[in-house]
Amino acid sequence: MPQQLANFKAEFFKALAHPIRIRILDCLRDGEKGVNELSEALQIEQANVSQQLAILRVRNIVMGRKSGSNVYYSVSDRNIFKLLDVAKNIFNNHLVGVRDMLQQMRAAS
Amino acid sequence: MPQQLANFKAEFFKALAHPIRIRILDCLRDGEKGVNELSEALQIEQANVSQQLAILRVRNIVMGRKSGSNVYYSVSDRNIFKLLDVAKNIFNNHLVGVRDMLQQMRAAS
DNA sequence: TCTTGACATACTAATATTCGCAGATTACAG
DNA sequence: CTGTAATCTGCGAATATTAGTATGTCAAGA
Repeated sequence: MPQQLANFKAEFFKALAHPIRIRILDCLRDGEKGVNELSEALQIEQANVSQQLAILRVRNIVMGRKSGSNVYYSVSDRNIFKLLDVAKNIFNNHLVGVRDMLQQMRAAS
Repeated sequence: MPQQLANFKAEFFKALAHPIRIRILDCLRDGEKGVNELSEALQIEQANVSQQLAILRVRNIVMGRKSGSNVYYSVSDRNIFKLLDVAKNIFNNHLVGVRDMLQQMRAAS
């Protein structure tokens, strides 16, 4: 693989590499949502949601549809969900730091 | 989705969010390889390769098999490749900052 | 034991990310 | 036009990541 393609793949994954952005995408599985709606559903400051949306927007992972004073966001390719599902499978195969996960869950309780 | 799962998914994607790590994984598509082999194939300093491998190892994305003084690495779940392929599909759909990509390619030439 | 080759780790400067806050922008109602 | 609600952007301090240099470890052969 050309090095340049690897760079852009990495950029793409980097766009997904943040809890809030993952949660936003999951929130968009059942259709488009407005910024306030997301902000409230995720209990995250609106400015923060907006910023994370901007990052997803730059990578063309989500797209915004303007309607009046609201902007409704949706994922631009349903393959994104497929990607998240494959990732979930990998998780279910106990591949991603199960020990750490349990540790952190214990620590949080 | 629980917030905690989102955290771990994000950690997982973060592990993939680096050009060298992507290239390492691609290099491992056709079976296990030693560290020097990777270092030479990718033209990257051994210490750097080793460090990136360590990150992939912590996330259980790759695993090392020790044989004498050599360590042979391989991906621990072929779903990883599936994931990379889905990502490539998304690219082919022109979804990931095509403009930026062209810009950077122009800048590099 | 001494050496060499294969990896791993520690430390560090440069760089990038994160996220809250404040202010700017935009669209619609009145 | 003015007010207001929805959203976006710029700034900055705290934090994290990157990638080099140097060093450490470990296994096998002379």
